[in-house]
Amino acid sequence: MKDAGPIDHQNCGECPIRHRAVCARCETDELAQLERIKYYRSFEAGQTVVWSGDRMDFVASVVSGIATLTQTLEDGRRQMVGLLLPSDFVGRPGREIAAYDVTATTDLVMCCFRKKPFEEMMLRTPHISQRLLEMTLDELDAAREWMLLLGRKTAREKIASLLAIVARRDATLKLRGVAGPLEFELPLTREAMADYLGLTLETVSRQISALRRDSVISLEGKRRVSVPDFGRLLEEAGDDSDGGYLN
Amino acid sequence: MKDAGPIDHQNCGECPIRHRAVCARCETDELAQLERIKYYRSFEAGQTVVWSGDRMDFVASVVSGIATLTQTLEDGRRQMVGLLLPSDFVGRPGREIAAYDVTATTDLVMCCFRKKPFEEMMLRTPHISQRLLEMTLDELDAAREWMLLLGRKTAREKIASLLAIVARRDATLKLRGVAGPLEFELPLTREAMADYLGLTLETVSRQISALRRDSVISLEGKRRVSVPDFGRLLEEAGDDSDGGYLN
DNA sequence: CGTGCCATTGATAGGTCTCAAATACTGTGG
DNA sequence: CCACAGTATTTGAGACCTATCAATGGCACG
Repeated sequence: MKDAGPIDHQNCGECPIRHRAVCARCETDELAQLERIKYYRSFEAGQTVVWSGDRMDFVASVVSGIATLTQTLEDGRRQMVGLLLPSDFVGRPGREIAAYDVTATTDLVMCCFRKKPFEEMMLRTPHISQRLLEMTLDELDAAREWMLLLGRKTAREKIASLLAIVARRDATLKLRGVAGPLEFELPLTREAMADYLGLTLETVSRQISALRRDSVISLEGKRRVSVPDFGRLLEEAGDDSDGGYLN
Repeated sequence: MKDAGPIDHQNCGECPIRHRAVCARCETDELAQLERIKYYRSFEAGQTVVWSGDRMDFVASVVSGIATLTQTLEDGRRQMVGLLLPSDFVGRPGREIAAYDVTATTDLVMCCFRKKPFEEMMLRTPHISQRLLEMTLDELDAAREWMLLLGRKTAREKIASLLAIVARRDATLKLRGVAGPLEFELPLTREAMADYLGLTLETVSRQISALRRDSVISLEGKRRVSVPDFGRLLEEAGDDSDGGYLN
């Protein structure tokens, strides 16, 4: 397990997350300032980015790959509390110590900003704090949606909800509607799904098998899922019929 | 159930939440601007402030009392996703439609700002967006703490956690440490506790009885709780020994 | 062709929910 | 001040869902 280390400097103008990340609203001169305090780091799937309780002297954007935030109880019970996709922000300005474990679940590239300069820049660059506020409010909404799932949904509904979210995001990326059959890759292991959903991995496995038996989904290999009828999946998820248009 | 209606105009300088609310960092002239777009509303315990899906043309600070944010599944299952105490902020700048039900669980006074002018003021008043960002990040941390509770804690641990949080907040308000015996009022019904914790009210009742049997707490009436040994309560909550110093 | 990780499946135990009834409390009107 | 109605809370019995413990299967990689 080695840190893949810093990679070559890259121009913000060509950055794939340029229009969605914390820098989305920045002007050219503001980007130039950011470029002076940024550096890239890469991680391999499975590596830990930071441990909860460790000092963290940067904040960062996910450029590519998937990372997770998890919390752990003394006896080892774990709960994922955030799923970080490209353009999502990691770290809290004003906080020295990481509050969560951050782990790369796939190969991961992050655009890191040295914290001190970033904080100073925030004070004089409303474009950054405005965008960060917007992103944080979105995350809060997502967290609250997740609280409903954790507190009130059955195991079957939890699985269906997770599949619906991944399917929807995948359809968005591919610029296709959610009508008609969908097919996508599940970027999480059964264990990670369990940590996300507040279940055991055995229950996750059983419910996926059940959804397959009932023809709500079908699998090719362990990770590739296809959904013949997205409306059916949403019903199984137990949400309102609109299925969370707020995201 | 009547809306107690607007109350007399009040000076921001004398406001009890002046130093903790969204206006905390505002200068005198900024307060003057806020005063022009604010109005007070009072609600009686049990009243609904807004329904999820309704148009919401204001944002607000809780001045006194307690309100809750809840989400509901089609079949009626409910999950509380936020507990709003004095100084907490309600509503999302940039959003027209309320995403959650907001309910007064005690008599409640809110300081409301007309949304449009508030949004415009945010654009030219960094003190407001900075403070709002900070508050939103705090809420996100609290939501994630709650996700751990909902996903991984037992019923007994959930109850103990809730009691610990209320006890800690009460001790803070009274400017006393958490050493020695604590006594406080529970501002929630069993049903509201159940909605908060992702349990049924019967399970809440049983676990409170169990904690009493085991001398972790004692009750006077239904709502007044005393905790002889706070450390013991924290152990029951299953948290790290520090018990969430981050809040 | 092992080795190790990930996933599936089975049997059983245990925790929480559901349904039901009794009890305590609050506020109201006589 | 008391009786009553309505709400909140407690307690019980049983069912159901998910966790736990255990074994097996499948796939990638050396």
